Amino acid sequence: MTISDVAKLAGVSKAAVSKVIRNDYGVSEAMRDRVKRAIDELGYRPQAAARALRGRSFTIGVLMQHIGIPFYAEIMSGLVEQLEESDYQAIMIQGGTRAKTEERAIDALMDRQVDGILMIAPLAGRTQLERVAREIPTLVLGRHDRSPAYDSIVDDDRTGSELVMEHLIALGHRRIGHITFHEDHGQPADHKPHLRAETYERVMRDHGFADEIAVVATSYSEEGGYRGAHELLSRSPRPTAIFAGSDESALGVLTALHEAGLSVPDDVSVAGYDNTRLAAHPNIALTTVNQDGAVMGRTAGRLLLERVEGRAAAVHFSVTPSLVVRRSTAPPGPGA
Amino acid sequence: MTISDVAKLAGVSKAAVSKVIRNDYGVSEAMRDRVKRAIDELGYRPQAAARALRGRSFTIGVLMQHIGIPFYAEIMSGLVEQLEESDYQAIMIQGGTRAKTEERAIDALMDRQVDGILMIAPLAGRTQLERVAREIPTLVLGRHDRSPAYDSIVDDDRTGSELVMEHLIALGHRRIGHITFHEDHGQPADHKPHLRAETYERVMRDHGFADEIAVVATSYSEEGGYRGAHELLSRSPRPTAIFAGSDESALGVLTALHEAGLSVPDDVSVAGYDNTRLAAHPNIALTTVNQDGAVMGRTAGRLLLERVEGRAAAVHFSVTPSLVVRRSTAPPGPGA
DNA sequence: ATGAAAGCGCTAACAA
DNA sequence: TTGTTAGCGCTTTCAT
Repeated sequence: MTISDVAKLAGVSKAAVSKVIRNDYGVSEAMRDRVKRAIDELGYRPQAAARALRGRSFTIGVLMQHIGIPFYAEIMSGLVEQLEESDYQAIMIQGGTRAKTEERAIDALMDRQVDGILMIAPLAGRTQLERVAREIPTLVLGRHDRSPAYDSIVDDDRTGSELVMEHLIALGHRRIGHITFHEDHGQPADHKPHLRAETYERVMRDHGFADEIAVVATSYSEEGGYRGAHELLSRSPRPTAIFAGSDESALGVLTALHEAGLSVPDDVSVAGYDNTRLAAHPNIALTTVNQDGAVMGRTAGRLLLERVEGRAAAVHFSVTPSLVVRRSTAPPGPGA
Repeated sequence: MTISDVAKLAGVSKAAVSKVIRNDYGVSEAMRDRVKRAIDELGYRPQAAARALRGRSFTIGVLMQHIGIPFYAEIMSGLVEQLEESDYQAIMIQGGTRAKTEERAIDALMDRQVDGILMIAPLAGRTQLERVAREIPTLVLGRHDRSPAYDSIVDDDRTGSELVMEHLIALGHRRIGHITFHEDHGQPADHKPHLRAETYERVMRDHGFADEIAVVATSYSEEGGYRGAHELLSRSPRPTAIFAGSDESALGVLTALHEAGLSVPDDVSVAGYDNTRLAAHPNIALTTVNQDGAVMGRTAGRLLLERVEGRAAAVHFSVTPSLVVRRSTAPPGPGA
């Protein structure tokens, strides 16, 4: 089943069929109709490989360390939604957690002649990324180091953290603790999620609460939040609110509070970051920051298609997060 | 950068280079060396599209409804591990939750000439799957309906459920409740996770506890477990153990027990199914059934490569699960 | 507006 | 063992 079969059935040339498929100009209405009918009748679908050999593969490659991360699923749903209206298809590939395996995955995408690459939080250094970007339209998501060679999308952690802090302060909190992570925790240096901790401190200072600043550096995992909360609660007086740097760690905070016999939000308010699925669960009801992965994914799709269409200048996009207030935050209780 | 460049640099023919790349026979040591040196010097990599046009694309396509499901990530890591030693690469594509979008995703894989397809819990009916399998080596994972047209891998829910039940009974439990899901909960009819409920009932009968059978049908979600537990606890006398059909629902059970002021495992033992990441968390420590997605993934890779190499007869694989005992199960307490 | 023909990068059949 | 050559299915000039 090839383009020749369609041409034969429609009684036209292969070139004509090709034009119809690609919505190229220079085909009469009658021609278009006949060809389309033939295509439908045969159930013909062009082979991507043959098309790729002459130009486009109509494929967008997405690189991620692993599937299984809920936030990535959101990004993908946005991307797929955006690409749905085009002729492009997204394929995903796992890069793993080592530079070596990631490189292999990137090569695999290039071998397959993808028309664009979306790299979600890649490990590769800027030089490497630029090498890829020279060959293929590239968009890097979640890295705060820009390059004129590729587009980028970042979440605006500064704004997100401000939203949390202003919310807590407006509720009347002053003694607000924060849980961040150690430098050497497997995150590339330029991921800079430290922006959250930085912003926490700045907002505290701006409001004249410099003396109340209490930061614990563990990790963004549930267990890190658990340990961090333990340390914060051991201080006297204990904080009336805890801003955990991620939802995962906020879950650990909730566990620690529960074990300590403290209730949320009456004794301590808790806020997270990321708006993961569990945060929305009625039994958790965590106030958090929504990064809107779907918007990021849609934007990524749009920017990549623009690149494929010829845009050369780099675009850097910052997605503004929003605050999702749930039951885990409230004014400080009388006991605090 | 093509095969011609390599041939020119090495001073040999394209065919010779091609043979070296494919480890074909009929090349002298000297020839192989010269060609390999040229390949390295140029950093040449063959284009998958061109290869696909003449035969193989060296690509295995994986279809899944969504990424973001931890169990799928495990399957993928097994698959990737298996394919690592071969020249094949796995690419993933999302089929979504509607038959329409899934079909489009399958078509996309076929358009891209993948050499094999792994379908994880597809929505498509058997007829459709067989249509695909006629064109491309196909393996269906997680569906209990077999076909001579494609290979399949299923988890052995019967054995897994028996492991849970025998464990609870060995601990001394008699009043064991079970939470399953409603038929019409979005699962294809032939997914048959009802095997878990069926096995629960059978084991209860086999041990002479037919009178104690207590099944609630809600859903396999956290919220379903929560509601299910509420209903089971309202019975008198209440069960001393609850076997939830999934870890997700077991989490809901834990919440319900906690709210009811009952402790786990002193008042009630709880067991789940799937061994998700949260089940392993020290704060949860849920006894559950490990399906070993990695083994499934590795097996899938092996079977697909066999098919690609020419095997025609269908193979059906059942992966035996294992019990993971954690702190959520213990002998019934004195109060029970 | 339509079609003929060249060629994308590779593999495979055949010759040498 | 090595090289020549004819395509794979499509797109893209370039004639007509």
